[in-house]
Amino acid sequence: MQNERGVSMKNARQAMILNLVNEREIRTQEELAEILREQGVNVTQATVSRDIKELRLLKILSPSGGYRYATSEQAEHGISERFVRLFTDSVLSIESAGNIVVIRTLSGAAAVAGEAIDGMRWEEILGSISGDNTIFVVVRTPEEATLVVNKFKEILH
Amino acid sequence: MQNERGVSMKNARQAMILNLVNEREIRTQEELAEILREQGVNVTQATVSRDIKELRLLKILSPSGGYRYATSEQAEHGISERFVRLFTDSVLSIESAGNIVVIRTLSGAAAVAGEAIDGMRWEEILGSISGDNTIFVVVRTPEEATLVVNKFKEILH
DNA sequence: TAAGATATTGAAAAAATATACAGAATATGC
DNA sequence: GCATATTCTGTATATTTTTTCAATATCTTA
Repeated sequence: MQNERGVSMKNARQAMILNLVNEREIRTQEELAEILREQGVNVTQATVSRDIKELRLLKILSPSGGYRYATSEQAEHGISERFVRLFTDSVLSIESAGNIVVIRTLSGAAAVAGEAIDGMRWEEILGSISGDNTIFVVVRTPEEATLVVNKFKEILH
Repeated sequence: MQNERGVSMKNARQAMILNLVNEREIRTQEELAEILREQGVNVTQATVSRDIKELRLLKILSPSGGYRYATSEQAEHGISERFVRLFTDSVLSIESAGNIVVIRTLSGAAAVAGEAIDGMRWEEILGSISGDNTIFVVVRTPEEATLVVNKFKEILH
């Protein structure tokens, strides 16, 4: 099925979907399908599911607490936020001693925060170990330790 | 429910989940719940759903074509890949003339590629318009146009 | 153009995920 | 400690998403 200019329905529809996801808060595939139908694109939820897969759209947690669809670019914005939230929520202090950065967290929160640190894959960080409320982050030199402390503190503002 | 060290079940479990999602290809919440149960953490899919929400894990398309869960850090890796794939798949040529970059694509692919370009939010780019198989990208100066052409070409290798 | 191959789609079903509710566990204030 | 408030969780269910299957539609190539 094509229109007179040789633009396939599928491509046009997927472009519309990208637009919609950018402009509005799309919560479900059915909602998206309905909007498309309102705009004259007759489509079912099943097709929308396939489009979302092809476009690699993501279902992310919106600030309002519910799920919504987003492009990976939109999601990227939120990525750093996760760290910030995690850190501001759980980290109590950050200091360095020698080539070790010591991070103290709320009881029980170290493991999750440590995972997040590992996930960041900062070049300076050789590795980290998390206990219950303490994380040791090993870097190469005391200078790097100071640097990393500052980087962490910047995240916390 | 707490263990003797005051580490809540929830935190420990969520740390395990982050680990698992990093280490293995977790395709469904039920699969994740089963692995946790194997490891002695008695948990249902419902709780895993809540954990995934709190941890802001994402369900992404894995290279193998199926869905899997991932941390946003893992997903980030894939983000640039989306552009590369999109571009290499659809872009035929990139040239500049004056302060306009002209990108030619396969028929019907311009709209989606144009969306992606808009999504990148490069500083140099004032705006873009997509037709069926052509995208005009407007930048400030001819010099910037050359620069942007090169940036695009780098993406394509 | 016609035959065969490929791609796209909807309907229905299956699978997966999110949540309402109620009870249990934990924390808090006295 | 006791009473109350809050958090956490499982069960059951509602909702949402994915996929199977069959029917078109589109593309390719002779």
